[in-house]
Amino acid sequence: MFSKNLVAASLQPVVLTILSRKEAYGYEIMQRALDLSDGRLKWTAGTLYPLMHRLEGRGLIASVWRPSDSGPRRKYYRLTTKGAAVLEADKREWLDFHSILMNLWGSELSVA
Amino acid sequence: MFSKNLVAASLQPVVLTILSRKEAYGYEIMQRALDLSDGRLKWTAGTLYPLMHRLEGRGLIASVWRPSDSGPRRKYYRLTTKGAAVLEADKREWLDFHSILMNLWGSELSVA
DNA sequence: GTGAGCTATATCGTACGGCAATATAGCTGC
DNA sequence: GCAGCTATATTGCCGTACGATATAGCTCAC
Repeated sequence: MFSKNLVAASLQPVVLTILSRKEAYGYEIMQRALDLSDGRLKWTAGTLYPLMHRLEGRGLIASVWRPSDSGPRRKYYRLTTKGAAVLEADKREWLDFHSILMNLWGSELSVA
Repeated sequence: MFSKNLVAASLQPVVLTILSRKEAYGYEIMQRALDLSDGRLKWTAGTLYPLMHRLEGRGLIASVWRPSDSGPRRKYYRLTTKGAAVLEADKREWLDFHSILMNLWGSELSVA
């Protein structure tokens, strides 16, 4: 599992990226993250749902309720135009930061 | 400037990396981070000093007071054996996480 | 000699966010 | 009926970045 801080830094970009592919509901997003990361991005409901509410409050995503034919109803989220722009900014920020770290660690990277 | 979450995720590895080169005092570490990042890692005293205390409390760094011939005395920090091990783990964690993100973003990376 | 400005460390208060725990509810299979 | 999965929501605790504030030594200008 990843450290709390790293999780915090990556939650928003990962969720926005998943939604940039196609709309999805909360529980589905958790499973997708789990799949896409070989089981290492294991979020809980107490992490995900408040995050979705914050993202919606900031206008980065929008939601609609839809019934399910095999269980409780689902709240589907889609990426807004603003959300897509923020995702691009997040990517750039991550890559910028990563290049600083790579520059710092340089050839010392003995990590196999 | 980088987001609060990204700063939180990177503070410990960056400080430990700086100290892995040679011992340094708090104020110096702030300046080194600023230099090493082309001015983008701009930490404040309210961020750095509590962090140094936490790292020392966890046994990752150790400190000694030394007088300065040109100003107030300085508290010099050095990396402990435990700190060096944690730094290696942090690096691995960062690289692991980065590879997940790169896999997620794949060829979509239009970020110039 | 005093006051501005840099060096150097420390702490308090606020705001935010991850996450465990808890609650609710629909569906399936035993 | 009850265990277990699906699906969403909220509360409470803890950790932490960071602005604000305090303290103090040094240097240089006036």
